Amino acid sequence: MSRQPDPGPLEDALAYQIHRTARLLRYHLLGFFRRQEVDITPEQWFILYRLNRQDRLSQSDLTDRAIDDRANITRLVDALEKRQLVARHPDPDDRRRSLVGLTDRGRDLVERLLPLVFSEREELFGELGAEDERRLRKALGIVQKRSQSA
Amino acid sequence: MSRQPDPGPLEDALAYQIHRTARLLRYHLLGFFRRQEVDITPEQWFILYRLNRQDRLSQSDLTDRAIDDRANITRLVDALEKRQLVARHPDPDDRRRSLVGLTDRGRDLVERLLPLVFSEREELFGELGAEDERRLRKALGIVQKRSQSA
DNA sequence: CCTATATTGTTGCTTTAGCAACTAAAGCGA
DNA sequence: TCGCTTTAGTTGCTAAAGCAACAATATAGG
Repeated sequence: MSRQPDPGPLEDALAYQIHRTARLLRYHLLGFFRRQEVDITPEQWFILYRLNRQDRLSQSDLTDRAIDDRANITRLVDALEKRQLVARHPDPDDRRRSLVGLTDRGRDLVERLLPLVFSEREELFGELGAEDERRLRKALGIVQKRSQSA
Repeated sequence: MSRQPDPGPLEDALAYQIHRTARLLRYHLLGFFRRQEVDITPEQWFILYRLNRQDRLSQSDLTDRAIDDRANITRLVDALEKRQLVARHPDPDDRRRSLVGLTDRGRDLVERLLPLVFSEREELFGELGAEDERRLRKALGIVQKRSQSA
C-alpha cells in the first residue's frame, strides 16, 4: 500500500551515476598527473589547457560562469602562479584586470603533456564509438540545459 | 606543420562535459533543497536516501569504495548527526563499528522530500526518452569501467 | 561632469574530498 | 595463545568550490 513510487536504490539515480563518473574521471586524471610526476590537479590542468590555446586570458575569461565562481579561479591561478606555470600581467586597457599567461615553464609542461593527455582520452573514451559519443554529448547537453533552467 | 593533433577547445573534451554536467546537477539540487528550506547538501541527501531504504548501515556500508574516502563519510555523518537527522548506534557484534540510522526527524524529512525529488528527477531527465536514458547509462558505465582500470 | 550601477578580482568562512597517520578492534595462522 | 594483518572509524592537512562582503575600476545615464 505504499503511496509513494519507489525511486529505487541510489545507484539507479542518473544524477548519482553522473556524479560518480565525474569523480572517477577526476580520480583517474589525478593518478595520471601523479604518474607523470607533475604536481597539478585536473582543475589546474583545465586552466593550463585553455591558456595554451589562447594566451593571455583574464580571469573572467577563464571562468565558465555556469559552474565557476570567480573566487575559485583566483585560487587556481594562485596555485599555478606559485608553481611558476602561469603569470599575471597587468592589462593596460583595464586596470581591474590581470591577464593570465603561461610562463615558459608552463608552456613546456603543457606541450609535454598534451600528447599523453590525448592518448588518455582515447583510452577512456575510445571504446565508445563515434555514434555513442555523439549521443552521450547530446544527452549531457540536455541535462545541462534542464539543470540550469530551474 | 604542427606535429601534434589539436585536441580542440576544452569544451570539446568529454571529461570536461561530464564534470560540467555533474556540477550543474549538484548546483541544481542545492537550489532545490534551499527552496524547500532544508539545510542539507546533495552529498548528505545521498546518505539519507540510502538509510531510508536500509536502516542501520555501518559507515563502511555507506561508502562507495570507488569514489568515497572513509574519512568523508565520517564527516558527512557528523554533519547529519549535528542536524539530528541521523544517529550513530553501537554495533553489539563489532565494537569497531557504529550503525547509522535515521532519527524520526530524519525519516520525516526524507518522506517529505522523496516525492519532490522524484519529480525533480523527472524534470531533469524526463526529456531523455527511455532509449536515450538506457544508452546514457551504458556510456557512463563504460567510462566508469575505463576510469578505474588504469 | 557626476553619480549610480556593473564588473573584476580578492579575502574570509564553510563544506566536500583526497591523503596519510593513527587507534581500536577483529580475524587469522602458527 | 600470540603475534601479524586487515578492517572500522577518526583526525589533521590540503585543495576545490559556494557564498558573501569588499575595494578598485569601468561604464552608463542624467
